[in-house]
Amino acid sequence: MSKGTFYITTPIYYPSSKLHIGNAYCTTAADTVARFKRLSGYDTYFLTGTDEHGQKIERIAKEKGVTPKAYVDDIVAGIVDLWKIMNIGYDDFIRTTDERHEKVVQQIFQDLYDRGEIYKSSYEGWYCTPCESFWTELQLTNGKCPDCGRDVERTREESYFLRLSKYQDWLIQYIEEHPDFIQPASRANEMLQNFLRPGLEDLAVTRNSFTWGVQVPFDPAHVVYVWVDALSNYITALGYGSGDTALYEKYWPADIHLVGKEIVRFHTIVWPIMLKMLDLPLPKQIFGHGWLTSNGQKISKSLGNGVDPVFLCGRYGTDAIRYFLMRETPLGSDGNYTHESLLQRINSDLANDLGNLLSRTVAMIEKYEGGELPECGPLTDIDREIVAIMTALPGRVEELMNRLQVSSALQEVWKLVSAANRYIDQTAPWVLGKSEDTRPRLRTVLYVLAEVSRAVAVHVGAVMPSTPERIRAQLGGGPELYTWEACGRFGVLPAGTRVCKGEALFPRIDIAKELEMNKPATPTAPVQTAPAPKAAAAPEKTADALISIDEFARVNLRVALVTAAEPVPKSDKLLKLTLSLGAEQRTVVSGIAQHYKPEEMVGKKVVLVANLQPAKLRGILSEGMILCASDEEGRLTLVSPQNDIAPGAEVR
RNA sequence: CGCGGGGUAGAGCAGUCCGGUAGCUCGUCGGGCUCAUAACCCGGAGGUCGUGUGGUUCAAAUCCCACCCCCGCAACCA
Repeated sequence: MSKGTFYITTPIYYPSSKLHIGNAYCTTAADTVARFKRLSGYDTYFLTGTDEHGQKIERIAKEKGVTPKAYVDDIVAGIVDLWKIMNIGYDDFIRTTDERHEKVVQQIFQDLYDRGEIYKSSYEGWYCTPCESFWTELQLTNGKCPDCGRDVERTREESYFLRLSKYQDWLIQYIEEHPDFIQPASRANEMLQNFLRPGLEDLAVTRNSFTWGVQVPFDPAHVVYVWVDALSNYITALGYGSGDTALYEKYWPADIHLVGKEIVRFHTIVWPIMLKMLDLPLPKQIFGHGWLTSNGQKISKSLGNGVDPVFLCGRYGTDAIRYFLMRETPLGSDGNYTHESLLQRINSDLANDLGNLLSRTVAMIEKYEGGELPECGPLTDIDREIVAIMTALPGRVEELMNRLQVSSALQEVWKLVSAANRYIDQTAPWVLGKSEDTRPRLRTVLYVLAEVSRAVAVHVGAVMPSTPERIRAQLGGGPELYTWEACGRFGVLPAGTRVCKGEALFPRIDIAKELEMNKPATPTAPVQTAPAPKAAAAPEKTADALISIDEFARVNLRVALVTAAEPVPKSDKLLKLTLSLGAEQRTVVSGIAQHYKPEEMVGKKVVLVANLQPAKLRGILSEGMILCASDEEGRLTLVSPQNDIAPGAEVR
């Protein structure tokens, strides 16, 4: 007897490199909600996948000398493995390179074109021939290509456009009339203020500067813009536009698209308008979750501060990691990840409160009742109090979970855990066990504790999928006693049930030791995508692996004299430095403007990474990097030679 | 005046919409207990709620005004 259907999605991830804990966070949240809905009686469908097209993938694959498909196949295999490790129970995994997807994207595109919602036009702009890139006036820096700094040519590029502007007023009204459509509500304001009210521009939805994408059916020189391609996954995965639309009929519109706050914009503007154009129903809710940050910075691939979820799950257990992710921060806001807070959380909530509760409950039933669950006698006030908390719990938790307040829901469950620990103290079973007169009372207390433990087991299952089963292994009773329906009822476990003390559910961690041990080995996810010598580029990071002397030798470090320094216009972090290496001159852009004034830089000798791949920063080509040390507060200090030495000298 | 988020106990946060005893977790200090994973339970200390001894009010963390500071994004980590 199903309460109805429930369809939830994660974003589809861009497989440009390995995923990190931030991606795992989002997927874990979606999985938790999906598991909860399934548990509480909904016919649930949970979709995740990968977004595999685009210029960036094409380029990386080319650099590696493999086809784009071969490249993404490899990464995707890793993602699928990660989800297995994290116990993500998705119903389908869609890849935008699946034939089922590509075919339907073409249909959708054709359909939009036939309806007159896509039109061909061109826009004028600037083309950089070496980069094969097209730039708008605004994107140019000092009139040059922002990528390489070279001259650009005025050109017209033809493209197909989606008539977003036509639906702007409709969308504003829709959002205003449906306050739940965008959650948290502050995100709705953001969209209205930043994008909708100022006015939407039609969106260029094709590209012809690269080929790794879905071909436009009626104009093969173009590929479909990656967002139009990606967003469609939510319906193509259900078989929309295919021979079999059963899933689509059943589950669309989605109940929740769970997305990171950085892509709320595409999901709340482009996607609804696309659907409106196609006369399809809109998803009921877009929920923009916050980011997991590490020392205040977003955890991301490019920062190299990613924390490897595979390592964490292996070391502390998948359920513990999932618990931390869901408990530490409300879904809508940013959460700070530190190794210490993770261990703290595991110890206090899982080991001390929950694990220990089960341990003492089971131990006492073994000690006083020979491991057989006793009969429950008449309840006293104190019993009724805790039983009342237990029976009220499912309702409270369901209400919070329906609003995606996973963290609050867990807090609610932990109120019962705490109440149980307090209950043990107040009833003092070890005293009751001393005299025959108080034996019946002891039995009732033990029975109440077993029932409470059973209820807790069921309630943590959505967040920690393997924990209910582990509790049941100790507490006893058949799985049918651990259902959602049974967990709010008292008196379900039959007297005589065998309990069996086992391993500690969540062993306590020696935090000081653990932090010490993992200091040098903290697995900042090994990012092997960047060709640049990363290890030397990040002196503030403790090396995660030893490198050979040969690898070090690849980094060419030189002493350089700062001959000129000026602030970069319209920038508050960057200085443009002119360096002398003796014979050679270099321009380097450095993000030190908040720590050094231009005039104090001139005449300083610094250490330059001389063979770093050049890159442009605010339009200026930076040919290397100077070394700085930074402390925890982010204060920088230049690394300089102690004694006078000629510019150009090699550093080793 | 570009947009947004934030400033509440040593740390991390809730409370602000709808004014009425300032709360939670961790830490810390003291006590209790011995069923339990040195876990559990009780109590204490610790806060001018960013500033203006600004406005409204019997009453302001909460509403209004002005200002200061921090963090994101835009457009800046090489």
